[in-house]
Amino acid sequence: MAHQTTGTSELDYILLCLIRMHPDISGYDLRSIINKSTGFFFHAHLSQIYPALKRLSERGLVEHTLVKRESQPNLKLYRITEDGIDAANSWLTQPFVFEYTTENAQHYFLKLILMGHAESEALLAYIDQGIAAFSHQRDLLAEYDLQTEREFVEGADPIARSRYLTVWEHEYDFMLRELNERVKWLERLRGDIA
Amino acid sequence: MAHQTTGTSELDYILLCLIRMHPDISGYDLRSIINKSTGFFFHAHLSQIYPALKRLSERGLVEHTLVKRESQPNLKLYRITEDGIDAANSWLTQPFVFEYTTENAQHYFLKLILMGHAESEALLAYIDQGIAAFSHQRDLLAEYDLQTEREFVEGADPIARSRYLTVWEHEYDFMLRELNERVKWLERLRGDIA
DNA sequence: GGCAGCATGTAACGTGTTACATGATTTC
DNA sequence: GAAATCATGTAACACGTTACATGCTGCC
Repeated sequence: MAHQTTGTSELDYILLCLIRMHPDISGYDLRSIINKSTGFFFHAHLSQIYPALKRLSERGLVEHTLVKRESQPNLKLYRITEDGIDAANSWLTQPFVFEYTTENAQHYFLKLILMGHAESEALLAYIDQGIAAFSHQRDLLAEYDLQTEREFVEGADPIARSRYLTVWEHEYDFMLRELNERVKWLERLRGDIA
Repeated sequence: MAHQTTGTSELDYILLCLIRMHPDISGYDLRSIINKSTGFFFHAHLSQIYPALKRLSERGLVEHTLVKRESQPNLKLYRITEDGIDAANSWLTQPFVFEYTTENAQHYFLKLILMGHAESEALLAYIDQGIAAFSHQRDLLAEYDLQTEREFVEGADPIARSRYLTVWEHEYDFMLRELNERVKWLERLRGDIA
């Protein structure tokens, strides 16, 4: 069954959650809110959004009302359907796969900011998963010693070598501290929600 | 001249910098070091690395020696050429374009950890650009009030609405604090290099 | 005997970006 | 009068991921 297609892109679910938050929204306005508000974590082009809305419509997860306007393109205002709510909930409660990269962490926090409509228990479970994963990651990193990196530049000229290591050691400190801050942040957030 | 190709992908320059750090390295080992050491910021598949090395060879920026082995694929050990050093330096000193997304910030820090071979002044200039950009971003964010977000969920049911806002306010605090930490971090790093 | 790692690659596919196409309204 | 914003979309291209292809070595 070579090359099977999943058809479940992340963008589709992000749009679905945003349409749920704010019914009767156009594709154009969805891009604005994405680029403004989730802007730190995520951004999308209109050329991605329009086909995504088409896919969601074909799957029956959203529907739109057409606002006819003269000498301008018609407005399409989208709202979520019952099936869409089920699909959104099932996406939100699907267990998150942690991978220990900053990119993956961004996805975790992006999903977190879309979780307001989920059940309380689902949200708390999601946060608990995050606390477990990020504190584990922090503990692993705390044991790390940059030995691989030191060896990697062993043959390089001493001035360059020392500059590489200075930057890397600083970066290492920052990542460790940031991970620790994120864990504490998740714990505070959990307290404020429960 | 519709659809012009640049041919200057970031991966090519990352590989170029790594080969410069550690001469006589194979494609396979390049992936290992990328996934281990730059792993937080960046990762690459072998199926991207092999074509990238081919491109670099064709442009004369790297060359390889063939280590013949029986009943196993031959090893290709890459090293940087004089032209490669020029290309790497010119990439490293090209002014960084800031965009105020976490993704863009990752690129900034990735380039920073590859800068050990650059001139001292170039490295300090790069750090200064970062300090200016991130503190500006921090100041902009400090003035932000989540008004757009509050309005966006005005129509949603009150329980969901309050959960969205709680998460978003926490996230906002974290981002502001993190930006501030990064600026202080860059200032400390600058002090330790100069 | 199976699975992970070493070592090279190509082909297909999915996702994201830039360019093209159209055209009115508002702001500088 | 030029540029940005509103509003929809398609086409081409660049980049990233998964699958395919091959085959030896070392470990459990």
